[in-house]
Amino acid sequence: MLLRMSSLFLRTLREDPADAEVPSHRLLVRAGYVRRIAPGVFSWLPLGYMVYRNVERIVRAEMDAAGFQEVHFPALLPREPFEVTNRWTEYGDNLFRLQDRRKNDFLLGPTHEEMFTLMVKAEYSSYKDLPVSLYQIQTKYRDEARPRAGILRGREFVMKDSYSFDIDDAGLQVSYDKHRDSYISLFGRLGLDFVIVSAQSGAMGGSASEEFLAPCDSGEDTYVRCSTCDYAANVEAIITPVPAAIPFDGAPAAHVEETPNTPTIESLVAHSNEYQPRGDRPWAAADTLKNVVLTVTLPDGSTYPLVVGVPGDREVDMKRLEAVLHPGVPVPMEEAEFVKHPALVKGYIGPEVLGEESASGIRFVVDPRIVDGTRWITGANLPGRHVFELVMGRDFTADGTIEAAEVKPGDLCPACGSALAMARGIEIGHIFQLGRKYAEALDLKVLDENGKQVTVTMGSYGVGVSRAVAAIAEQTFDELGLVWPREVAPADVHLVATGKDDAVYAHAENLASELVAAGLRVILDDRRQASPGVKFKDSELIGVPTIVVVGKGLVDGVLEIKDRATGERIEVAVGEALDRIVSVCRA
RNA sequence: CGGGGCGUAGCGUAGUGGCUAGCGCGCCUGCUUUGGGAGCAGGAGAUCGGGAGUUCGAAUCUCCCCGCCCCGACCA
Repeated sequence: MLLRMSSLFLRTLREDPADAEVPSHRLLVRAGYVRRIAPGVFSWLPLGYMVYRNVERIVRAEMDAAGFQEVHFPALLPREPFEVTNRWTEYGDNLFRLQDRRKNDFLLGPTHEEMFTLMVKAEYSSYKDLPVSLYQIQTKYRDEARPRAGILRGREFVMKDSYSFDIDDAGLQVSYDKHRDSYISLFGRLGLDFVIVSAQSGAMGGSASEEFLAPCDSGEDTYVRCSTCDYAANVEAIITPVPAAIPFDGAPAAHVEETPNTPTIESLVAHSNEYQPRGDRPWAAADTLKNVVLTVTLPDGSTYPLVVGVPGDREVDMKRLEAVLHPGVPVPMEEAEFVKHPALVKGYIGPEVLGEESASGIRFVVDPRIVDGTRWITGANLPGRHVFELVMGRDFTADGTIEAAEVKPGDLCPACGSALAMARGIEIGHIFQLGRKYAEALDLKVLDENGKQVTVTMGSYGVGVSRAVAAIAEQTFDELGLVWPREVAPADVHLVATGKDDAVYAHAENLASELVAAGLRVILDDRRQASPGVKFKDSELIGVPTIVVVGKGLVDGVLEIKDRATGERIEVAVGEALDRIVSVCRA
């Protein structure tokens, strides 16, 4: 492959585009790889499309190597299958919907569980046909409320999605592990730094789910990683270690105190230290019990009230809460709803009136750290008063625990007890055991060895193909521009000819031909009018891993090989150049 | 959907009521130049996001609409 800069469809920008913030977006636009067409919708220009196709090729190769078979569905899908699984409604505004001329409903596929399930159902009916794993690489559409960060989160994007079909749980586990292994190999080959984190909330129980995250400041997902063991989890899936219960035989009795003007945890702590000091140490926010009142809406439209108790030094993390309550959707309880619960005294809600068995009848769940024997300052259910020394297990109980408190750096690892660190990452892959949800909804059954109908169990495995292009850019760029790993780069060698000497250009042409003959992909900067500075800047911005300069050194019989990533440059004799370049590119 | 910022040539921008809307990059022509985004000269390119209004006069003021970016909400 030989691309000549003199004719390549490319215009690089000297300045950053004003509407791009994250590095991948900024540089992919500046280097002429992509252009925005609409919010969250992009076109790929030649260089960008080469990188994109390289990523796609690697993804496909890894899937094929694992024995998964490629199929291809339309992006344009009829409504019916999504009606059966209720997703026509459940997907909400994020679904791109349209109608044909006869007013039949269609959608642009956001993901294809239904279609894969139906495809297998249409062809297979015996346990002997299983297991099987199918995949496709397809454009997906999601009408995101707010597309952002360029290619990283678009409304149109390319995803590789695989689905495994097994007769039983053991088979599903095997299929899951195979996908997991192939993803490890795949992301390694893409040159991505990645971590595998637990993605399923403990409270949800059930099936395994893990995300592949590319650590990066621009990432949207927050995860924790243990400082000593290999535990890692999405913040939504962290399991809080439960401390041991504390004996409360000798604990002082609870007592209600006047606490005027203490609307915030901070003011309550200050007031307590002034008027109700404890002997051993000052009160802290973590000694207070904050009870947050919510309304949860279920998919059928019904609602129920819920109170979540968390230590006062933590907020309720709505994302974690939603993950736990899914498909229920929690929102802070509105004033109008609040007044319907006379037992609740705003600002002074305490656990004694909470719980399904209590005066209010409102379900009350607490953070797992709130174990028997812990002592709290909390609302006394009277205006202007709090109760002190309220002991869990003695003075109050909860209906259960909930993983909803915000996670902080330094929280303890559930696996080994060390401190957790927090970081951000881009979700580049997600694998999980779907189970029988779609197989049941769409009635995918096969006959087992006893001639009995059994519902198939499925796994679902996604890779953001277009997103991976941006994720790689995010992890590898520097102040000069893009820096591609060789296998995804648009070329192996960016050969720059400088000066006005015809001999230089003739030599560069020759060398380019030889490199191509040796199997390398070459970009040749053969522009006669552009100054050396322009050519160097462009080569650095474009980010091909090896830059070769044929220029003023030629009269002395040397040319220059630069490593884009390290900036290291070496001069080599013309006679050795071909071999040296080839070996650098094959290293 | 809430908060904030912004819409002037392909890109980046100046211009807060007054002459023909200015500059840089990019683009075209000519000459010069060629190891770090060259120089000189000439040139093309703008319904100033759209509409309505105020005014002798609107890119500039008012109202409505549209769009974009960022934060949040949302996002198996």
